[in-house]
Amino acid sequence: MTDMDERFYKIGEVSEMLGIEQHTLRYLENNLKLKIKRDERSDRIYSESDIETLKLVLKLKEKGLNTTAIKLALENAEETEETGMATRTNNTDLVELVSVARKIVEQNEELLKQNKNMEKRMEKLEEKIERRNEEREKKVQEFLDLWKSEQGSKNKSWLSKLRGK
Amino acid sequence: MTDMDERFYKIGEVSEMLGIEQHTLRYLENNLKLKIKRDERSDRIYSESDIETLKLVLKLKEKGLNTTAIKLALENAEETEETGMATRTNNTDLVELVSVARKIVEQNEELLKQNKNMEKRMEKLEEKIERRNEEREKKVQEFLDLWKSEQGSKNKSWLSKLRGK
DNA sequence: CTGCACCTGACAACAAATTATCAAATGTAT
DNA sequence: ATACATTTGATAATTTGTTGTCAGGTGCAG
Repeated sequence: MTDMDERFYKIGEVSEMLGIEQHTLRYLENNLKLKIKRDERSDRIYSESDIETLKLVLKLKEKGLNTTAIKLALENAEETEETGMATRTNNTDLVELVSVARKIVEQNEELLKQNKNMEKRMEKLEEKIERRNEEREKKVQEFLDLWKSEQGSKNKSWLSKLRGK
Repeated sequence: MTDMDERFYKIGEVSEMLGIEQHTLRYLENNLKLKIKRDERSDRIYSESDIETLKLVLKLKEKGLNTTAIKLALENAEETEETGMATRTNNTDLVELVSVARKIVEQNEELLKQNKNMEKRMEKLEEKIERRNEEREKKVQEFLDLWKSEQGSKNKSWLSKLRGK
C-alpha cells in the first residue's frame, strides 16, 4: 500500500515472467473476471499487484482448483487481506491510517481540481491558437490575393496601393 | 449435537433422497475423501450429518466447483463450525478504511485518465501548430516565388524603392 | 438356490474446462 | 512498405472431471 508502483508490464512480458502463454492470460482474465487495465492503445497493462494475483492463481491451479473456485478464493484473499490488517494493527494505528488516507483523498481532490483547471486552460489555448492562426492565414491570403490580382491586371504600382491601405 | 443421531441410511436410500446415483455417491466419497462409516457387512451407512454434508457438496457443485475445491470448502466449513468463528472486531474502522482506500484508487485512476487525455491533446495541438506553420510557410514561399519572378521580368527597381522607404 | 442390495475395479462415454491456433484488424517503429 | 506486438473473436484440439456401464464378488433373506 505504501508502494505506488508505476511499473506496468505488457502481456508479452508477463507471459515470459510467469511462463504461461498469452492466450492463457487472456483466458484467465475473462474467466476470473480480473480487471486488467489498458493503455491508450487498449493493450493490457499488468501492474505488480496483477502479477501477484496471477501468481496466486497459478498456485491454486496447481492445487487443482478450477476457475470458479479460484474466483471465490480471490474474493476471500482480498477480504483476508483487508481484515488481515485489522488483526495485526491495533486501534490507534488504524485511526492514524484512516487519517492519513483522508489526507491523501484531500490531496487527490486538489489534484483533480487542478487537472480540470488545466484542461480548461488548454481549451482556451486551443481556441486562441486557432483564432490567431486563422487571422494570420487570412492576412497572408488577403495579401497574396491582392498581389496576384494586381499582377494579373496591370503592373500598376501595387506598392503604393499597399501603402495607401 | 443430540445423542439421538442413531439414524443411518444405506446408499440406496441416500441415492433416492438426494436424487443422485449410487455410483456418484461412491465417486464423491472417494474424491472428497469423505469418511462414511460401514456396517458389519461393510455396506456404507450414512448419518444425518453425512447427508447434510452431501447436500452442501451438491450446492457447491451447482455453483461449478470441482471436487478439489469442494474438498477445501468442506475443510473451511468444518473449521468455522468448530471455532464458531468470531466475527471481526473493529469492523467499523475497517470498513471505513477500506472505503477510503477505494476512493483513493478511484481518484487516482481518474487522475491518470485525465493526464493521459491532456497529453493526447497536447500532442494534437502540437501537430496542429506544425501543420499550420507548414501551410503558412508554403503560402509565403509561393508569394516569394512570384515576387522573384516578377523581379526577374520587369520592375527591376522595386527593391530600391522599398529600400528608399 | 435365487433375488436383492450392496461391494469393488476397470473402463467407456460424455461434459466441461483448458489450451492452442487461426484470421483479421490496429497502431508503432524501422 | 515491412515487421512486430498487440487486440478480438471463433474454433479446434486436448486434457480433466464426471457420470455411466459392465463384470465380477459377498452376504443374507426368502
